[in-house]
This record gives sequence, structure tokens and C-alpha cells, in this order.
Amino acid sequence: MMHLIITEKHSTAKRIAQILSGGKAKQKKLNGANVYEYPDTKVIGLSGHIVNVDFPPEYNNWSDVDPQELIGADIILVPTQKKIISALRKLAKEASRITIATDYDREGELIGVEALRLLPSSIPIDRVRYSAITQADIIKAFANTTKIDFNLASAGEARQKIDLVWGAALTRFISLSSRRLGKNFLSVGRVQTPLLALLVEREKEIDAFEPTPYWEIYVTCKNDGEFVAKHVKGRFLEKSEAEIIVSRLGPKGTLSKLEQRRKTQAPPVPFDTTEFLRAASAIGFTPANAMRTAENLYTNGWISYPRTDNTVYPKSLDARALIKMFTESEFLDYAASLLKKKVLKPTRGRKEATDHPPIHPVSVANRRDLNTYEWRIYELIVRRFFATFASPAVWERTKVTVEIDGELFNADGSRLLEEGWRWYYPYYAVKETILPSLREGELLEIIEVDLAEKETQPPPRYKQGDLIKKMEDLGLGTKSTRHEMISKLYARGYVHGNPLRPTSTAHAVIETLEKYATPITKPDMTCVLEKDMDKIAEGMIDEENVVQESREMLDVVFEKLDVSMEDVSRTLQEGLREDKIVGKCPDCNSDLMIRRSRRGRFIGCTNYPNCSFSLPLPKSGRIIVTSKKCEEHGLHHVKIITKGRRPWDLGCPHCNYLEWQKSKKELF
DNA sequence: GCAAGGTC
Repeated sequence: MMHLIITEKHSTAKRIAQILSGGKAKQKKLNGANVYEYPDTKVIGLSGHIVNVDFPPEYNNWSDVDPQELIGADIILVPTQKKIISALRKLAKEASRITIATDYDREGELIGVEALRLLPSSIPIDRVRYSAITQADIIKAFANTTKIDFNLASAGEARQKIDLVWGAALTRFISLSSRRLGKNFLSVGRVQTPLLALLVEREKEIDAFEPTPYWEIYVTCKNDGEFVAKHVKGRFLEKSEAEIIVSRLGPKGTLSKLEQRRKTQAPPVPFDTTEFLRAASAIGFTPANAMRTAENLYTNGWISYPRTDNTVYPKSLDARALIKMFTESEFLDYAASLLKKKVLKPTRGRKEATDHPPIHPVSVANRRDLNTYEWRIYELIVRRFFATFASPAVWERTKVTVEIDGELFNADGSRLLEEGWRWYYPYYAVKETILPSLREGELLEIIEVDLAEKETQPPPRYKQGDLIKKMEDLGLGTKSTRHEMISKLYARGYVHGNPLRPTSTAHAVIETLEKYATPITKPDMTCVLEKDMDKIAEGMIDEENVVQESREMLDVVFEKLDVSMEDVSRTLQEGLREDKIVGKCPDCNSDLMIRRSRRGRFIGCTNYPNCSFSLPLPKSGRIIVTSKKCEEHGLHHVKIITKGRRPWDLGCPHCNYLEWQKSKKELF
């Protein structure tokens, strides 16, 4: 009689075994997989999905198979975690009961079903659902076992199939028609393509933007101190209108109105993944780096699970005990200060999910336990955790109106009276504007009048941190994948830099897809899919219906693409060519382009063989032609991107070549 | 060499 418990990941297997066995569970290896054992029970952790959807091998060759054939092709399940699967099968032979204890969300349900399908159907199955791996939650969950929700798993499966079919068919189509094959392929997908479209859209707005000039009037007022006030109208679109007002202003003004009030600023809400990544961005981490660092902290037992949609601490979290642990750390003062409060009432965010608790520290680290990056992320998480229990900050806001010869000017002052949570969480700059002491009716000397000329600004480019938030708002991707999608755009050569700039290739791909494969370029595809998945989960429709309908939509897309092959190829190849143009040839003024010969890559003149001007390029790495231009040679700067390394800014390829020549001479 | 979603 053996009870087999299956969890989504190794760490939960370990914790659940510890809790249920009262710390007596022993770790054993089975076929290289970790299994936790105590009398009558064995607990094994999967590694997320243990199988993957794919096409049968006869569809593997991109050039031999028409991408359209993928639409109706069979979809098979390929084991991806062979060691875990064989351990699982061995364990099932002795099992008289199986409990699925994967994460409490849709993918968790599917991961559980994937495991069950590999095991004999004769064993009784149950399911437990928990939102935090605390003693209280786990014990409660195991006392209230439920059934597997096969409809919920089907919903996840529909998503897998639709993503595979659309993604693979369109990826191959776009790669084949642009002749970008091998490791340079171009990709298309339900999440990455709308994300890229967003960037291309913004870039077009910036290109089309025409700045409008406007004017503002500032006056410097003086009593015992000085302050600057701005004309109440704000922006003047006509300079003459502002000039008339300026000419009317005399050397004296009156402080006609003074309002002062206190404003409290609530502490921040607990960290979910999105907010964590945004906060990490503000202190200089890219989302991918922040995520990797957080994962390290998590696997080493310093913080809770970093992939969560939850912004409300579970009731079972013992905050006081947790904060008390920090009285023996360098956060001692902060912890002691919080512990003085009679009640520790945390803030709560709008999103309350079932998957995991908000990100919080679970044990006390010292600086020497961690590397610099880990420490900075750990400190951020600790301070955020503390801040969610802290008091509001209190500001004094002052609004004054100054009248000068019938014209009104405003000035705002703000002063931080009580730091509150800001002491614990000092990451936002405190912007105080201190006005001199003033009283209503007071006479002021006007010592300076400034007619400032400004112009309207184009919308800003997205930075990585902004995009994570934007993706969440649009429903694109998940807490676990959003940062990967951004990395993917870089890896494909669709974007460069931070803030992100799309390449001409990206423009061409989006232009083509928007014309012929509209659904895949819109976040709406995900919204519709989500609604369909809800219906599948509720048992209102079948998974097969949803997948079939989606296949038919893709058929329509391919009919359109098929008759426009020439237009598609032309658009794509023009875009690709654009990205390879480095500038004008200094010898003959033709375009200089990135070319390839048997000896490797180089920059060559398009007027070859009449002109043989050329410049060398590094042998490996993806070459990105940036929008920055060399003042001396007029050539675009070049960046080299190698997987797993920082981008190398080669600068102007002509300057680079000349320097290299110079250094060679110095050597010999 | 395809997607997106888990996890390491």
C-alpha cells in the first residue's frame, strides 16, 4: 500500500514531503530523479511539462513540406523528461493511490493529466489544490482532496495545439519566403507577433510625429525667498499671445490664493512577477536578468516562488514571525520598527490568484551569502515586503496663485512630513518642492519673466520594464514567459537596444502579416482564445471544436498568402536588405552592404566589381546595423550580438577598421 | 532550425 504524490516541481515535492511527514521524509534517487519517502508514501516532483506537442517526424524538413500542410497534420506528444517519466512509471507499479499536487492553475491541471496518461488507469486518483506551501495550507489541502478537472486540462491542450499550428506554419512560411533559413529563421507566434507589432506601431508614430512649438510663461517671485510660478493657461500655441501677456507684466505681484493640505500616500502592494520586474528594471536589471537572479534566490531557499500573479498574502503567512527573523540581520532596525506595531496589516493589490503567494523573503540572508546582483534583488524583495506592512507617507501639498497685473500664475510645493513606508523602501526618488514661507495677500517682487519656447514630444519608445507591464495589460504571455518573449525578439534580430527599436526586417514582417494574417498580429487572438478556454473548462464546448475552428481560420489566412506570394516575398526581402545597408561608399557613393563570401562576412560596395571598397566584420555573432551614425564617415554604427554575452558595440565600422590598422602598425 | 507554456 503506497501513496504516490506528484508535484509540479522538485522544490514543492520536498516541502510537501517535509510537511506531511513531520520532517521525517528521506531523499532518494530513482533513475536520477529525486523522490522523497516516508512510511507508505512517496513524493516526486516533475519539471513542469514532461511531454511536448509536436508534428510527426515526416514534417521535419522545412523545405520539403509545404507549411500549409502543417495545419491539418497530426499532433503527437513527445516525452521531454525521460528520466522523470521512467521514475514515475516505476513508482506507479507499487502505488495504490495517486495524488496530483501540481500548481493550482490551468497549466498545473494539464501537467497533472500529462503524468496520469503515462500511468496505469487502474489506480485511484485524486487532486489537491493549495495556494501556498505553508504547513496550514498543505495540511488543509490534503484533508480536502478533490477530483482532477479534465475540462480544465483540455483547455490548456487546446492552447498548445493552436499555438503550435499557427506558430509553426507561419514561422516556416515567413522564413521560407524571406529565405531566412537555418539559425537565422524568422518567427511568428500568438504572443511574440502582437508584441512586435506594438513596437513597430510605436516606431511608426515616432517617425510620423511632427513637433508643434508652444510657449510657456514662467515668473520668478521674491519675498524672503524665491519661487517660480507658471502662467495658468499652460501652453500657448501662438507666440504673439504669450508675448502680449509678458509685455503687460509689471514688477509687482500679489499672492492671491494659498491652499495647504495634507496628503497621505499609501504603501505599495505586495510583489507579483510583473511589479517585481518593473521595480527591478528601475534599479537597472533587465527583466530576463531579474528573473534569472530571482530564480537562483528561490532555488537556494531565500525567497518564495518568483512566478506569481498574486498580490494578496495568504492568511496562513505568519508575517510577525517572518519579520522577527530579520532582527538578526542588517535589516535589524527596519524589522524592529515594524515589530513595534500592535497589528501588522499588509496592503493588498487588486489581483488575487490561486497559484502562489506574492513574492516575499522566506529566510534571512547576509550580504556575504550572495553575489552583488543577488543581494540587490534580495534586498529589493525584503524592503518591499517590509514596506507592505508600513505606515503611509505623509506629504504637505501647497498650491499658490500669484496675480500680476490681472494675469494668474500657479506654483505647487510639496514637502515630505512623514517618511512612513518610504524609509523601508527608498527606491523612488523623493521629489520635494519647497516654497518659501508665504501668506495670502502678500506683495511679491517679480524679478524675472521667462517666455520659454518648447515643442511637443513624440511618444517614447518602450523600455523592457514598460513592455512587461504593457503585455500584462493586453493579456499577452504569462508571468513566466513575458520576459522570454522580449528576449526572443532580440534573438531573432527583430529589435535592438533598450529602449527597443524594431529593425526594418521587423517592419516588413509586421507589414506582411497585418495584410494577410491579421489575427496573429493582434492581442485579440489571445483574448478570444482565453474565452474559448473558459468555455472548454466549463464544459460548454469541446477542445476539438475550438482547435478545428482555429485550423479553418488559418486555412483562410493561407489562401490569402498563397495568391500574394510575390508581394510577400518582395516586401520581406526589401526589409531584409534595408537592415544590411551600412551607409554610402566613400569611393563611389553607392550603398555599402553587409555581404557574405566563402571567407566570411564583410561590408562591401553594391557597385562591385566596378568598386571594390570593403571593410572587415567579426566572424561570429549576429550583426545589427543601428540607427546611430558616425559623424566622420556617415556610416551606421554596428553591434554584434552573441548568445549569452553582452552586445558588443563595434561603433562605426570604418573607424573600427582604421583603429585596427593603426594598432597593427604600432605592434610591428 | 518552428509556438507558448511549464521548470532548472
